[in-house]
Amino acid sequence: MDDQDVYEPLYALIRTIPPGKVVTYGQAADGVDGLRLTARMVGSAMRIAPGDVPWHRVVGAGGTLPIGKISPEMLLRQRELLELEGVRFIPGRSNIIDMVKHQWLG
DNA sequence: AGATTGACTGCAT
DNA sequence: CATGCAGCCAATC
Repeated sequence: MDDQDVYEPLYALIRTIPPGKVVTYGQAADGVDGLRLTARMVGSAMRIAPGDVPWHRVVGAGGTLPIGKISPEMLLRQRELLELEGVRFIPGRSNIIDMVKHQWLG
């Protein structure tokens, strides 16, 4: 057995998110089975997430990006990656995603 | 081993 | 819309 991170089930869930879709931290935490994760745990897990995890598809509640909580370079990268996948942002709210269209129902 | 922190969320003020 | 507080639990000091 590998000494997998306790977040392995979480990473597995994130990897199942299709392109153009996003989930909120709380949704991801609640969607993981076998762990008692909270939204904060998800965020912390993303920071240490392996390179094969599309962490950019995880956003804050309501489609907000975690501005000010992470390095600005990562924020720009996340927004860029999402745009490349066809995610639409709300005009005038350049950091808010149109969750009505892009929130992954799991 | 105890205290602090943290990619969060929701409600109250 | 800004600010504050409680809840959550692993990681870090």
